[in-house]
Amino acid sequence: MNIGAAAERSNLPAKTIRYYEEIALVTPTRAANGYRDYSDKDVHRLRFLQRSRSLGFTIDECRALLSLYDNEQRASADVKAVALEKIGEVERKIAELQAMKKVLKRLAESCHGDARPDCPILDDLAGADPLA
Amino acid sequence: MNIGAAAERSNLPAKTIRYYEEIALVTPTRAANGYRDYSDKDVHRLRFLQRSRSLGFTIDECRALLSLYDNEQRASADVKAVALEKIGEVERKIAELQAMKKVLKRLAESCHGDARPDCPILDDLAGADPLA
DNA sequence: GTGAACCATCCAGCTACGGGAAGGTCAAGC
DNA sequence: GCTTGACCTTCCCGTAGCTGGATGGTTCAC
Repeated sequence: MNIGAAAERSNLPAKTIRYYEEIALVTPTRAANGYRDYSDKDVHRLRFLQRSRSLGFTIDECRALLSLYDNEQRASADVKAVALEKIGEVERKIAELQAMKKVLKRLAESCHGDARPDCPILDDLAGADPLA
Repeated sequence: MNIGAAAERSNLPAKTIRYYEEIALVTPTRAANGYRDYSDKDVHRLRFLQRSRSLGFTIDECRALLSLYDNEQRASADVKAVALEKIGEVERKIAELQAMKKVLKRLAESCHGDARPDCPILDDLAGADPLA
């Protein structure tokens, strides 16, 4: 099948699929006219990538996961370790964002938000001493 | 003061400070020897940038905030609007990460994680139909 | 046969810097 | 006066993961 159909079935833009080929993640055959020809297996890999990426795995991690997927001798513990590591990363990122949100909310609440120029938000941004 | 001292006082790497000059955020004068010479006001702007960036504002948003900071006719409502919009973004990002985390946890918990190859995590990644 | 919809390659750009090379400057110590 | 080391300068490349656009070939329906 052509790239357009593969895009539709994997829910990935054609541009992205070509990029994945460039970095050797999915390598379809070529038809006589030069068009990429995707097998069902290729589409499977594309879906795998779409799903993994949407769960926050980097391209390199997706590569590792695909390699585990291809390896019938894999230990499920190896896959689980990758997932657990990612959970940790996601949790750290959430914590970081929550800290930011907390400060932003405090600042926003302290600002009367009218036509006057005085603003505690700007005061904070300008005045915070990073070494304090 | 030289860039090293400015870096220390703003808690920003010298590389970043040069970059900020390149994109016209902070433009120090030059000493006779060609070295950048930062005034206290420059350092103030650098700190402002450091703080804003750490709260999640993009460079363009920082530029807008600095412009409000410079404008004595500003309305604090404009600053507050920027902050509220950012809070919304941060909240959306947190929600997205929490959704990812939820799925990852479910997958990790479903995987026995031993030496055997069968793995519900890979099954999910491979089998999820993005159009379903 | 012709126009739209598809496909191809290649090049450039995005964010927000960081690394590293090649070389100029300055202050301390001998 | 000379060296040494810590600074400073510019310049160019690389990162992640694509996306947009230019230019041109292919296919299919009408």
